[in-house]
Order: sequence, then structure tokens, then C-alpha cells
Amino acid sequence: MNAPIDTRDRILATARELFHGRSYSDVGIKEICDIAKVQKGSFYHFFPSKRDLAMAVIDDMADDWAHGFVAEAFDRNLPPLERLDYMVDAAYYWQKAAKDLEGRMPGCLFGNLALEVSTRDEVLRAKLNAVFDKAAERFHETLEQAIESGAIAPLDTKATASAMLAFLEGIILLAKTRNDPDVVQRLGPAIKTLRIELQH
Amino acid sequence: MNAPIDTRDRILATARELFHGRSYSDVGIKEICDIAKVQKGSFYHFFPSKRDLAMAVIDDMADDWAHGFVAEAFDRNLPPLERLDYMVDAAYYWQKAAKDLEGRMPGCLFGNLALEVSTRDEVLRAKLNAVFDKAAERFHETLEQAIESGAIAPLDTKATASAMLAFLEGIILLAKTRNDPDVVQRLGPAIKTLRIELQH
DNA sequence: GCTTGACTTGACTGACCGGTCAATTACTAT
DNA sequence: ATAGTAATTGACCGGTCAGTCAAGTCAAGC
Repeated sequence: MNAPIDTRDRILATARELFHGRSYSDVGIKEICDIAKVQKGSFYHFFPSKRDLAMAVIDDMADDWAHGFVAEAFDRNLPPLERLDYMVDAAYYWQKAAKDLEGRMPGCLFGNLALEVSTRDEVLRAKLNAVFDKAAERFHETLEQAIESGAIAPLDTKATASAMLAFLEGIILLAKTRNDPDVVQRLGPAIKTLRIELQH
Repeated sequence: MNAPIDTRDRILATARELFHGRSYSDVGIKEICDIAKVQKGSFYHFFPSKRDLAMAVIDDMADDWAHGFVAEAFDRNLPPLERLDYMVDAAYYWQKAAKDLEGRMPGCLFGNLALEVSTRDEVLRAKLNAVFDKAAERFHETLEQAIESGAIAPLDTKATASAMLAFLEGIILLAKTRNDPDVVQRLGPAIKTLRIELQH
């Protein structure tokens, strides 16, 4: 409660939860401060602006992601195609757990933010874009290895990887709109059927 | 400028454009009124609340959609699989035109709104859900006919239709985040490769 | 013991939010 | 002509927004 770094972490964790569960513009700094038990002035000591807070939240979540279940799902010891199933499963269980807890499916923080802010904040848009690029890269290397091991026929791995990411975001969007995580589980496996042929 | 219905239409058209180009919460009623050349009190004569305006905007856009290029794309005279390409093309040209005009890719109004408001407004969420259901139904009948005509092997048409809609929303989300309509064109054709097998 | 600087406090600002309302004007049906 | 209603006006409301600031606490370094 007193270590200085702790205050910043509390703000960050609270903001992340609120932004994810509702939206960027729907959550005010006062509300974040109240829940994090921090005074407004203290907030502005650590974050120059609300937008900077959003940047930090994205970094924080991207980090947890990269070292959390995304790292597990894209484990190089797993057969490539199983990684895709693992990823879909992880998304499903995450969303289901959140819904059981809060009653609502929060969806993907990155997707949510991307649609909300990318038309009005170029910097945030670029940051979210970078997060998506990294995610697509995971799909890309998975596809490369799947082809290498003969699990699938050659295809345009770059484009197909992006398509898979898009599909994942799409089913989470649809599931959130239906407020039903099962959509992810039901449609998710089709991610393996996506393919974009090589141009030549 | 004086017909009463005209005022309502002007509000609706302005709101639609602004909501689509930015976001629901980023656009205030005052701004809508200023651009539509309408006084605040007049606005509230036609719409009880901002949320009711959003409902009307969704209806309006869904209507235009259904009778516009969606009707063209899902034309029953077209071979089923071509309809999918047509739909992707239409989405691409629409987004491209909007970007050329405004500098930014607005994305899909329904997808944008869905992620922004569906955690805090159950009624809007339900309405958007209904719009998605209708869209999925177009994909569904297309798939049924594709199977009937032997163009594709039997599959779970309901689930695959939803998957296709999700993919379409997903690529638009990704394209918007990249602010690059070409993403739609590059990834879009993969929609035809999606398939979810029948359970039995 | 004194200084420094990171951290905290909480009142405050001005702008803007969605929404209200009484008064006025324009239109329409009798 | 007139009564009734639909549409319009613009000032106004309380509340909330992101952000500011002067004043103070406190622990570490000298």
C-alpha cells in the first residue's frame, strides 16, 4: 500500500480491468482512481494523460499475453496445427471465465480498443497495429512449421496468418455481441481450414 | 429545409456519418445538431435520447445495407460462391472509397458499435445481434444453395455461415487497425475456404 | 540537521456532456 | 378565421470530463 511502484501498478491493473470490461471512453480517471484508492493528483504524477495510461495498459496486457497463454499455445514443442486449437481453446476459456464472473463477455481488449480509438488517435492505432503484427507473426511461424513438417500443403503463410488472426478477432467480436463464449468454441476450429494460395 | 420529416432525416444522416466515422461516445449531440443545422430542442423533439438515435441509426443503416449492395451481392441469380466474392469486393470498395474521401477507414458501423456499446447497453447489443443474425442468414442460404448445386461438399451451413460473417468482420477490424482497405481485398477471398463439418 | 526530490493530497478549473423547458412559430384541419 | 398541434428556438440544468496546482508528507543522501 505504500511502496511507490505499487501505486502505479494499482492504477494500471484497475484501468486494464475497467477498459477491458467496458470501454476506453466509458471509464473516467476519477473512477479508476476511486477503485485503485489513489488520488487524482497522484495519478497524474505517474501518467501524463489518459492516453498515456491507455498506452501503458496495452503494453501491460500485450506483455502478459506474450508470456502467458499465447506462449503456451504457440509452444514450439506442440505440433503446429494443435497450436491453433490450443489458441482457440484458450480464448474460449478466458472469455467463458470472464463471463461467469462478470456476467458479460469482455471480448479482446486489443480488438475493442482498435475499433474504438483507431479513428481518432493515430498513436494508439499504431500501437495496436504493432500488437496485431506480433500476433500475426505467431500464426506465421506456426504455418511455416506446419508446411515444413508436411502437415499442410504450401500456401501464402503471411496472408493466411493474418487471415487467421482476423478470424480469431472476428469470432470474438461475434461472441461478444451474442454475449456467448460458446460461439468461440463452435466456430473456432474452422481457423484451420483458412487458406490463401501463393501467388505466382 | 422546412418539411418536418427533413429535419429528422438530416439528424439521422449526420449521426450515421459521424458515428460511423468516429464512434458513438466520441460524437456529442451538440456536434450532430450543429452540422445538421438543427437546434438541440428540435433534436429531442424527434429522438427521446441519444440511445434512441443510435437505434434509429442502426435501423437506417441496416435498411440501406439490406436493399443496397448486400442485396446485390447475395443476388439469387449469381452462382452462390460468386456471391461471397461479390460481398468481399463490395466491402473493399466501400472502405476504400471512404478512406480516399476521409483519410481513414471507418470499418463496419455494426462491428464498431457492437464492441463499443454491447457491454453497457443490453438493448443496443440485442439490436446489433439481430443485424448480425440477418447477415448470417444471407451467408446461410448462400451455402445451402452452393451445396444444392453441387458447388461445394455438404457441411454445417449454419455454423459455417456464422464463421464467414465473423471472418468478414475480422478482416474489416484488422484493415481498420492498419488503416488499409487492401487488407480486405487480400484476405477476403479466403472466406470461401472456411468450413465447419457437420456433426453426427 | 538540512536539503532534495519523489510521492501524495484534495480542492479547483473550464469545457463539455446529455437532457429539459417554456415560449414562440408554422402548419393544418375545421 | 381560428383552434389545435407539430416543429422550432435557445437559454438553461446538474453532473461529469480530463487535467491543474499549490501545499504538504516523508524517506534517503549528505
